[in-house]
Amino acid sequence: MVTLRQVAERAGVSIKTVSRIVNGDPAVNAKTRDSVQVHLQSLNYVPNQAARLMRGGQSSVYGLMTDAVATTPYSVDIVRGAQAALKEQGQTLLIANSNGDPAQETEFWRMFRAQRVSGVIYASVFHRAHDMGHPAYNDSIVLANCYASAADRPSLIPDDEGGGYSQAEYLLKRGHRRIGLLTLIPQIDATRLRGLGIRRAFKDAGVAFDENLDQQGMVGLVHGEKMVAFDAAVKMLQQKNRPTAIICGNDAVALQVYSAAAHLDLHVPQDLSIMGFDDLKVISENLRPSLTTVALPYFEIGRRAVELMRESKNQDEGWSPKILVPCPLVERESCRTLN
Amino acid sequence: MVTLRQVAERAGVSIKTVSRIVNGDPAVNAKTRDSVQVHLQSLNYVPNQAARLMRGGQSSVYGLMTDAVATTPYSVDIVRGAQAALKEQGQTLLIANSNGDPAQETEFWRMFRAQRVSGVIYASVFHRAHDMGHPAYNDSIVLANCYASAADRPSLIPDDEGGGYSQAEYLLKRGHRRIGLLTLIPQIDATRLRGLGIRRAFKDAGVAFDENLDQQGMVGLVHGEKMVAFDAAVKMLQQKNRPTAIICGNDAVALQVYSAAAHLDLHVPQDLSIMGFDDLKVISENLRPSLTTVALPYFEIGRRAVELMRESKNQDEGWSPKILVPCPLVERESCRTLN
DNA sequence: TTAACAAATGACAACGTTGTCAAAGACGCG
DNA sequence: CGCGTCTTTGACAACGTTGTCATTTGTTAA
Repeated sequence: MVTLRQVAERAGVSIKTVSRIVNGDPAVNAKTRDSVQVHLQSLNYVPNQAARLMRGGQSSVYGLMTDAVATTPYSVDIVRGAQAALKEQGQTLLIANSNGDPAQETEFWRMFRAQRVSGVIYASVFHRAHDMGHPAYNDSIVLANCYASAADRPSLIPDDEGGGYSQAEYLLKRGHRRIGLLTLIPQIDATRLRGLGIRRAFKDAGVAFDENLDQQGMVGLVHGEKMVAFDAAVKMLQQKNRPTAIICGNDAVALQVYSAAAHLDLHVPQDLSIMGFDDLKVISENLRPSLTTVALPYFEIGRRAVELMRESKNQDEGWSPKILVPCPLVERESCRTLN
Repeated sequence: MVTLRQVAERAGVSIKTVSRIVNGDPAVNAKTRDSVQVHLQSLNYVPNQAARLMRGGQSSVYGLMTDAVATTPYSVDIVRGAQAALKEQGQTLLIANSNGDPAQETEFWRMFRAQRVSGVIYASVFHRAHDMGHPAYNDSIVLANCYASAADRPSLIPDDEGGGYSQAEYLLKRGHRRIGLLTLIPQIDATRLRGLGIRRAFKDAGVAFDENLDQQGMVGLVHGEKMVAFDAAVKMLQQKNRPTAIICGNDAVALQVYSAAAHLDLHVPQDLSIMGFDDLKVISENLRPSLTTVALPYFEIGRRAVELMRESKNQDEGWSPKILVPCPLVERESCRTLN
């Protein structure tokens, strides 16, 4: 590896002068600068970040810890968003995956500390409260897609209540009155909040919501979910007074509802309108008819998490907002307007 | 941050003794060790990796550069596999995303060098030749899901030819004779190799392959693909002598074939068997009937990439194998046996 | 011409760690 | 007791960088 010393020797100047040039210090003669630049190029000098960091600087590396996000198709966009924001300043992400194992997490907090990363984003696969205890890491931590139970960390979460409202509002405006729900498991916040939003939309529209049509598309406990949307949908659609539309807890649930419709020879959207959640493009864009759904703003959450992290470094303690990021409805072809 | 010096002062020993204890050097008295351990714990000492690295050691950080892998639902498993292999030794991944932009890549090679990462995995979203030129990085580089045109780097690629063979063989064994193909774009290796494998299976079974049934499920150029599988499938299934099974270029194509079948009131698998490729679980496991498909061994590729990287560090130059990783068939419910 | 000042450059220490080597103490043997 | 050997410990340098401060060189005003 080429060092400042080697460049300095070749150029016949002191180490410090080369250092100045590398760092764009204006206090250096133009002639000197040019002549040294040549050697920097020819030796292909790249500053040693480890040395810089040890000298006391800020690391250009940030951490991303997650229970599964980085490695799950669903929410990679958080990573993408964070990377996009970091790239502008030549910074990068060290990614760690705990799979939700607390022992692993402790390990990774140590690792982040050992690497002296400048800040950490803790991202969850799904929107929930997360108590991270007192991680062995004292720099800024931002929560993405989850929030601190103790409200002592800034966090970014999707506006699930608003998303639920959008789903129901969209269908109600198009004349649907009997609308079925196939929800995620009830233990998670997303389910509760969207349910609230949906009911608020019904209320605003002056339509009564039939609670019998509120069914689970998934069952089981957190991290041990089982998909049952197909069976639930078939059952719901075999009722004499079947719903004209079904709101799904996510796009995978919607996929099963498409399958259920096909099974019963019902056509989408003529016989049944389907609304998803997540906007997982590999599903929503490839289904035919393509899926109208509400997007989880993961990219935006990742991007803003980085901003928040940078800000909270300069901030005094005790200020930890919980920021709602809106979930835009993406209109495609799976919902029809009733006559 | 707690340093060796601080621990040493508290414990009343020299820095070096503490260093020895931290690194498990046996040449230290048991009593001393115990008394110092207490202070290490209470001060929560974590060694500064930057300092260690500067002292000349090996970095515990590896790099993963990709055109899009890390941030695309399709191949995150490469990341998961790599992380699993690294975790055992307390190592981690720095992840960079070039989006295929060469300028970005140059930038990232510099960054990896600046961070002194111990090795880099270059992963591609799809199986292809990749000419990386002469990156400004001299440590070991392993290619995942792509291979060096110049064959001067070790690489790991899926056995697409074998995967194609499995697809066709499975259906032929179950009595299918007219089998349609909806392929990926012809420009990529995967398409060509799987085509070869499929035809080899037909030949081995002594069945003639109808070339008219070889259609594209996607069109367009690399990085600008457009999905046309739905239309192609509808057309193919409206023929009087329609195929009894369709082999798809990936699971998203298969998803569109399900949609096409539903559109034509054909039932899967009674009226039509469908075979996917990739085993993208969010699709393959959630479809009803669930999708029989051939898995891309991305996790395994990621895992072995790390091993290969470690090995190639100790290896002499000029040794750069191209390793084929098998693609196992995952049997589910979408293919029936003909009477 | 000289003093005062600004610009350009360099010497040196420090960051936290570990390898090298030497010193100090403990122990056994003749 | 004196010697060699082994165990345990510590002093010191070095890794590559940058902040601090001093030195050298150049420039301006009196």
